[in-house]
Amino acid sequence: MASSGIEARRKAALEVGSAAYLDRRAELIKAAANVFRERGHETTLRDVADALGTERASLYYYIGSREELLQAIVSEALDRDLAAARTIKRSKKSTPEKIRALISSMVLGYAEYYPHMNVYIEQIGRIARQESAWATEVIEETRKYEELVLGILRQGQKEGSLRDDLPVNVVSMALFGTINWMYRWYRPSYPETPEEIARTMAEIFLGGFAVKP
Amino acid sequence: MASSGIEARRKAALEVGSAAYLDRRAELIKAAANVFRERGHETTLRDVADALGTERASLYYYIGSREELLQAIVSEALDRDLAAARTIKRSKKSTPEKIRALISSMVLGYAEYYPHMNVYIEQIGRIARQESAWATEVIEETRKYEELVLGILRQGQKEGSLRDDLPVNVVSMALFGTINWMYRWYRPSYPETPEEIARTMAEIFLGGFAVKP
DNA sequence: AGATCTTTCAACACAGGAGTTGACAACAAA
DNA sequence: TTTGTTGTCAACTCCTGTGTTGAAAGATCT
Repeated sequence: MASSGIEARRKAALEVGSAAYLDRRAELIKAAANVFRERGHETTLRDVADALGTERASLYYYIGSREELLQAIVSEALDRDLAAARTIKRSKKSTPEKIRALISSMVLGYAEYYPHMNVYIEQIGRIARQESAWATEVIEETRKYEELVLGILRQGQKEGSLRDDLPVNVVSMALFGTINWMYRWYRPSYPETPEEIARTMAEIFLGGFAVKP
Repeated sequence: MASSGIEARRKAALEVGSAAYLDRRAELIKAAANVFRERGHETTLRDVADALGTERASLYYYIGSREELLQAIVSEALDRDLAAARTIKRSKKSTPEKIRALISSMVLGYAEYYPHMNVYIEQIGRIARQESAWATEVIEETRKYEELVLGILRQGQKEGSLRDDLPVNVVSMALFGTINWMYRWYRPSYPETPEEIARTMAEIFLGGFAVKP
């Protein structure tokens, strides 16, 4: 076999899937997530290589393209998020409790999956403009997620545990905004713990910030 | 004078400031704002020129660089936003009423300054990574804005009109998130009016979404 | 009409980033 | 020791986007 043809060699290595190879690959993705989080979409593969202390060309032994790298990061974040939400939907809690659990799950997931989640939120707008099969699927999944939350809110209105004098589509956007905006300010070093952040958001969303008369 | 040296000629035209020139320049910025809103940071000057039905090189008669164009868009949005907030702070309303007014002002400003605001929010993260004098100032202004809101919230806690069992820094981020997230979903064609959106957000933030016992 | 200013544009130079090639060192296996 | 495999890298090619040049049409004034 030729010594080069890096693409073929990458695919072969991925096929075989030795632990060492996969570990290194995962390490690369994680490092890349951090760099992307820091530098945003202007990040170059040179930045990523530098962060890993390696050469730009070496990256191609593990990933096919810059875009593929971004996809790996985003997919990890999305999968995790969706799985958590589905579990909650199926649970037997009351609607307000479901919302509380949902907020908790999203905020904690955010903190745990910190750089990935950040990149996901920051990239999703750009992804929506693409038309690759992958992009279409990510958008579809995101839409499903929103639909799921909307379903919970409607259910609450129907059964009378949530106010029905407010348009549910706007309310759901307000909820997503509260949480997703974290990508702008949350850092692992933030003074409040993720638990405290989740509690605060749930309290406001469900009970409001004004003192009750 | 040489027929070229477009930079000098641009500066001269800007200096003289004929209405026709400034109008055309403003038109360019507005069109650019729309394109940037649509295509995000990947927008090329070619896209902008196409939207205007002109040639890429012609743009340089009105703006010095792509970055300068972006700055013009962002500055317009920021100036307007800050002015509105200051007026409210000085007003004589009660704290909860101030918050209601603030939310209203932000949401309505958002709708009115639609593409500019969108670009501002989308670019601010990138701007924060730059170190030009201009970038530093924008970040500083943004910080002041946040400080202003924080001040209102603290005042409310002190006087007892707002709950003081929640960390005010997280609360303020939740509030900003609710509103700023609009850049992801608000379009002029959105079914609910800006007034209705503002009312909904204020109701939730102040009173909560759960039905009172 | 002739001179002059305003606005546009085709063509170019330049820079930087993505992805590829072909080899090479290190280590393992035979 | 020879052979093969794994991971790395210097040196390309190719492409795309920015900003500049020099000139040429249109508009305006005299």
